[in-house]
Amino acid sequence: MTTPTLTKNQSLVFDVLTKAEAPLSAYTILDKLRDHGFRAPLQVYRALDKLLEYGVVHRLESINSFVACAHPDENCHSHGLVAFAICESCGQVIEFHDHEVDHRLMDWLKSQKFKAEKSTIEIRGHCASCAA
Amino acid sequence: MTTPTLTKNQSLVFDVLTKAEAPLSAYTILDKLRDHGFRAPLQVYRALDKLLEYGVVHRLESINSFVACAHPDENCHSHGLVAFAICESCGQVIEFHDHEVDHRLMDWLKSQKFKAEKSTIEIRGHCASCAA
DNA sequence: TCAATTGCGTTATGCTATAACGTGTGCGAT
DNA sequence: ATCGCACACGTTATAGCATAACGCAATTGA
Repeated sequence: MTTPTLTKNQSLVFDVLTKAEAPLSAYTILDKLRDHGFRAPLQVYRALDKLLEYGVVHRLESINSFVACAHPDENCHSHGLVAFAICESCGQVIEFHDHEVDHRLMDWLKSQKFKAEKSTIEIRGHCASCAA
Repeated sequence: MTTPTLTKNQSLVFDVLTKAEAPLSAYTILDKLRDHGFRAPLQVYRALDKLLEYGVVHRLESINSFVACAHPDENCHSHGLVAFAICESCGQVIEFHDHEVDHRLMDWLKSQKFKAEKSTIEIRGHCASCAA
């Protein structure tokens, strides 16, 4: 359950995301890595697929972007649901885990006999600094 | 706060969504409406924008698709958060409102001084019928 | 050694969404 | 009445996001 050693491309992509202050789109990542030899979107997407699989990166569906996990040490996949608050001004993301919400949603899904596999909880709005 | 009369294009798009058994992408809607004179994506997107604004249609961010609201009578915007369970086999969507989850998330956002504006809660997996 | 797996690079393509322009129509204010 | 405004609409073009399909190279393990 530990994260495998990252390949060169995976490391490059992960570094870019780690240093970024906000989520990045795949194409933005591509641009930032052109100097390192990246030429095509697929190089980014393939690295992202693995990083997502390892749980060290999250995909933000509502803004088609990617962000490094806030707790790289622990394995995010073991946390159950993850929620994100995304600031539409500065782009910053706050990651959040809550067992209450988790249980409540899971109970409901169970009552519907729905077998959950992936979840997306994203709140867009304005963070403390940006909410003028 | 009542829904205005729909224009021709808005009605056409809304009808297609209402009759569909699963969420549709904007381009799928476009194809279904070519016989009614639709020729360009914008005709669909513009209608969708309004329908979303009126709260009679939801956008599913995780699958880039749109679905008619499950409670066309009430105004969905007044329900607070909405959650969706999306079956990856048959495409069917179950819409869900829960005040518990709502409050819990809102409390957390408040504690972060985050001003929420739009929310997305989507669970992908397999529905009762499809979970073999 | 051979086969299977995995990562990689490249080209091409498809899907999703919006920009920018112009037209027509209804409607209230002067 | 007509002017101005707001709004829906139609069209063309383009931007932005994601994957298909091909082939090569390195690694591993039977």
